[in-house]
This record gives sequence, C-alpha cells and structure tokens, in this order.
Amino acid sequence: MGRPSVKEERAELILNAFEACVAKFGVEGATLQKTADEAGLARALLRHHVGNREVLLNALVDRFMERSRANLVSLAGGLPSDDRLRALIDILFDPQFAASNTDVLVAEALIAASQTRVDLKDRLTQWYQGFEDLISSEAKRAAPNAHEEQINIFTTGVIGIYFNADSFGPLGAIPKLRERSHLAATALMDLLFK
Amino acid sequence: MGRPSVKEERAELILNAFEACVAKFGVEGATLQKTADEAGLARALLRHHVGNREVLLNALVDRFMERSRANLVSLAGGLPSDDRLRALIDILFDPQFAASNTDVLVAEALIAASQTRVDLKDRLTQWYQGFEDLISSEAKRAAPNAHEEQINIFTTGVIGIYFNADSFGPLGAIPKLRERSHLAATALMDLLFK
DNA sequence: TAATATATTATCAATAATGACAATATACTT
DNA sequence: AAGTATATTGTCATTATTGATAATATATTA
Repeated sequence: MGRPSVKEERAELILNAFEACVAKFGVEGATLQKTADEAGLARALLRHHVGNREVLLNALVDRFMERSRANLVSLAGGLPSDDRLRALIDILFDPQFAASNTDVLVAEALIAASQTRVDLKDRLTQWYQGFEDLISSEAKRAAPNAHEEQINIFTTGVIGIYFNADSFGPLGAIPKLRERSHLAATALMDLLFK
Repeated sequence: MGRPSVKEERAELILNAFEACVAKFGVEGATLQKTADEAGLARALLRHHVGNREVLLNALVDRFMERSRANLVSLAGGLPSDDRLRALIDILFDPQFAASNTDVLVAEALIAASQTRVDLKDRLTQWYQGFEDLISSEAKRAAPNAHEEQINIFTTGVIGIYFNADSFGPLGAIPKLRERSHLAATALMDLLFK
C-alpha cells in the first residue's frame, strides 16, 4: 500500500556520493550540497532518505567498515590452496583490484578526522588490524617456521607499501608505482622463506 | 619610520596554524576562522598579513615544498661517510624525527585536494620525486652493483613504508608500527647487498 | 476512483564563512 | 610633540551550509 519505497537504493546512491566527496574533500569538506550534486539529487532528499549530517557520517563509517570486512573475508575465501600468500599479494597489487578504489583515500580522510572525533579512533584501529590479521595469518600459514616478530615485520611492510601505492593514486603520474610496490612486497615475502 | 612590521613573524604563525588545520581538517575543511583560532589571532589579521584564502593556500604549498626540499638537503648533508644508507633509514624511522611531523598528513590532504585543483598535481609529483631521488641516489652509492630497477623497487618500498608509518600517526594505537616499519625497511635494504 | 504511503520539491530560519573596508591603537622617527 | 607606517579591532554585505517543515506529486492497493 502506498507508493513503493526507494529508500534503500537512494541511501546507497547517497552514501556512494558522500564517500566520493569525502575522498575528494575530506570529512569536513564534504558538504551536503556537494554530496547532493554528486548524487544528482536535491539536498532535501539526503535528509529524507538518510538523515542529517551526523547520521550520514555514521552511516558512511558503518558501511565502510562492513564493506572492508566483507572484502577481506571474500578475498581470503577466494585464495587457492597452494601459494596462497603470493596469490594474496598479487591480488592486492593487481591494478584491476585497485583501479577505482577510493577506500584508502576514505580511510585517510577518516584518520585525519579522528583527530577531532575521538570515537573514530578505535574503529579505525580495528579496521587496520583486520588487514594485519588477514596478512599475518596467511604469512604464518605460508611460513610456519618464521618467528612471530618476523611475520609482524613483513605484515607491517606489506600493508605500508600497499596503502601507499593507493594513496598516491590521485596524482596518477608516478611511473611504475604500483608495479614497483608489488615487487617490493614480493621481495619482503621471499625473506620469510630464508 | 612608523610602527615596526611583524608581517613576517605573523605570516609564519598564520601559516603554521593553517598547516595544522589542513592536517586536521583537510584543505576544504581548514576554514579561515579555525585557522585564526588556532593562531590566536583575529581573522582579519590573516588577510592583513598574508591575504585571502587563495593566497594563503598558495603560500602554504610554497612553504611546504621549500621546507621539504631544505629538509632533504640538510638530511643528505648530515649523513656520515660510511654506512650512509643505513644511517638515512635510521633517521627516517627515528621517533624523534617524526614525533611532531605533520608533513605526511599535510601531503595527503594536498594530494586529495589535487583531485579538484589540477595545478597541485605537478608540484606534488615533484615533491614525491624529491624523496625518490634522495633515497635512490644513496642506495646506488651504497650498492653500486645493484641493478637500476632493483634500486627503484627498494626506493618505492622504503618510501611506502615510511609514509605509511606517519599517516597512521593520529591513531596512535597501533603497537610497534614505527619500530616494525623501520625493520621492514632495513630488511629491504639488506636485499640490495645480496 | 478513493485512500494512502512515500517521493520529491519548495521554502524558511539560523548559523558560519568569506571578502572587504573603516576606525582605532601602537610604536617608531624627526 | 607631530607625523607616519603599521598592527589591530570592528563592522558590514554577500554567500554557503545546515536543519527543519510544509506543500505537492506519484505510484500503489482496495
């Protein structure tokens, strides 16, 4: 009864636009007007379908965390039975995988915002540790004889190289950045087997 | 004749405040009012001593670039005569060196802003390549027999690990991030000598 | 077709941000 | 003390942002 609701689709559309704006302008710079323009909707509809600014940001963070978690799970689930760690690294640095990836930019914007929104810190720390856990558990599985701390150092290195390759994406002019990042990460991996 | 000018000192103070705001709120989020509050000055003084928003941002970028360049020069000049590359890496990951370092956060904010301010892209790319040049030239000097591309891969890896360690600074809760980053970078370096 | 639930548009008030300029205060020189 | 260049403060108009609500349009069901 009544007109059919498009709330969920619209909410997705709006959060996508908001996310794009956060990646471009930062949390403080992502105004509702810019978000509405990006989504091609009137600003009043943001409020109708999602809520005010605070609600919108919470929804964005929730969705970001959940999506990251799901991505990690599906990524881990899709790994082959042998040479899993190498396969994981290949995926992380696959240009296809990261082509339209604004996740790292969003994460950086949220980290910057966490300086003034303390509630974000814990959630982002957890988010980071999700990466750590995936990579270190695969590393442990691939190199069961490696020392714990050796695994941790490898993990920190790979994540750093990976995030960095994405965070310079907007510049788009650094030659072979992704390719070299991939090879550097692989070199770190090979050290686990020595 | 006339009241002595404090324009230069005030301009420094203002740009410091603006930089802190850019690191916290992003380029779009760093309003003149927040900057004035951060500096402890009336907003009208920003205009008097530096200029309007656009002038302020240009001045910030200019100063950032110049300071980075100077830092790299002095860093390179201070290296010992032997084991220079290791000394360089030790400095990069020295907690003291990076303690109050907002440079990486500022750089990330500028990179994000370069998506909508095309003029920034070239300058930031240059800025990145300044790092590359320093590290790769030291790597070449330390390992003259290493292949060119091996040097490049090492350089990309170290920079990625270094930037990453700083960019998570605001979270402040990731255990041993800097220490492990340091060791990962050192491990990459050791590969040059094999 | 009438009822109804929802989408969409229109509009308003309150606040914040910016640019600009006038007025005043201050510290130096002659 | 008078003149002067600069710092500082005060104020205003314009525009942007946000939150909120009312009014209208639309698509479904009974």
